[in-house]
Amino acid sequence: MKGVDRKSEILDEVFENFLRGFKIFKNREVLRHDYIPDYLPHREEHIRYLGEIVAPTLGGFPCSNVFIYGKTGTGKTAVIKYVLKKLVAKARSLNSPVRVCYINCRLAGTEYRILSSLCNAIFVDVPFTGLALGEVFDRFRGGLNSEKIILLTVLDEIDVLVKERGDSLLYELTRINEDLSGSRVSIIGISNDLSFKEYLDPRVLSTLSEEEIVFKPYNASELRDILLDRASMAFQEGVLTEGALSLCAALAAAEHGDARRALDLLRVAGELAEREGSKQIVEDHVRRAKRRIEHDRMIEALKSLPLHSKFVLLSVYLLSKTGSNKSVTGDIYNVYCEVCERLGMAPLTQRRVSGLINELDVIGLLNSRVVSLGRYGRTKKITLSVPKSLVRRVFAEDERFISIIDYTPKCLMKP
DNA sequence: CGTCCACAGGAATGACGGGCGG
DNA sequence: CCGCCCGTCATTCCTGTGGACG
Repeated sequence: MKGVDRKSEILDEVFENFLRGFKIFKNREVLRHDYIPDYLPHREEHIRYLGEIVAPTLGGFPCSNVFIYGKTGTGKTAVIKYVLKKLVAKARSLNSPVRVCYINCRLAGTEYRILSSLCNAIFVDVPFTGLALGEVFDRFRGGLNSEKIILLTVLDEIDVLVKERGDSLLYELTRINEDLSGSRVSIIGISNDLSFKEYLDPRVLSTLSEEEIVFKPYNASELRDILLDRASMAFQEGVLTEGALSLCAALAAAEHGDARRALDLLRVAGELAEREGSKQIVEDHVRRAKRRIEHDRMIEALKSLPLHSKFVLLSVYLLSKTGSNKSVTGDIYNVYCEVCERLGMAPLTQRRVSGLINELDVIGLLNSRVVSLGRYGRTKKITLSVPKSLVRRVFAEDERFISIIDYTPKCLMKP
């Protein structure tokens, strides 16, 4: 009973602290990545250029097709959505026949869903599933021919679509204008991957990339401006310290100039500060936010691993725990086989486990490098690149592994 | 200086499951 | 709804190799 009392006291304290405590946030929403601000620092050029490209649609003319490239967090999606928002508002007031359709190809997933989104944009109903692709396409074309429409199609993460499904849909879309009387379709493609052009049919490529825009990563001072702008909306006056702001910008600039990362850092730092009742966000909050984000990412990566990859990682953990410094492929495979046996699973072959080790290396959960021990062969030295305690915690949470988490591998018993 | 260990890692092939066209 | 095809994961078989040992 005493324990219960103490627990409720703890919670009382937490709640009281929160209610009485100082509020860091004014509006947390503006730090989410799906928020589109009214002002995009250091993207004025791109906005202007895109605006000039799409402007003819307001007069009922088609516009050039555009390709936009840039790494994640360089503002591509934000700029496009911003321009579309303004365009739609303007078109409505002018009563011009512009329709826009923004589609994220990775989220849509299949050609069918992309096409059905296009149909919805011109108010053509199609069932969720069941129709042949060609049928949907015909209805789409029919809808376009029934009245005059200038359809501006934005295909975000278009590289994913092409890599997974090929460029046939793009091919059809680029040629659809030939079969239309009054209506026109223009396409804006957005890609994270510059090399993705190689996957495209040259005819599609030349039609699509009438205009090209490259979004460069933000540098630290540009990130600083972005953060400053958002922070003024997100936080109460005077909450964010100069040092914390600069550190956020510097950390994100070091990591490919990703504005999304920078905003995440700022948001988590703010949450940490608020939670502990601090009146300001200081550099230490940012550092802890960085650790926190990385920590969460690692746990997520660990949890989502396929079963046998978990076994392999667990084997490396068990070996490292014994203190013996001999984490080479052969030993790991032996321990792995023991683990499998104790859990009643059939082990994979050494060849496959070797492949899994490489995959874990690529993800960054393991470190591996080939070494030659001369007479004693050529192998791979493998170490954990995440803290042991973290591995232990994640595995201890999974009931399948509790019986094995403190196991001492047999093959190490011998001297 | 050649040998030979203990694997690395490529290629071919098989098992399985899921989506697609008819 | 069914067969077909394709991608993924895994196995089998294989050739390649840096350097301590004798």
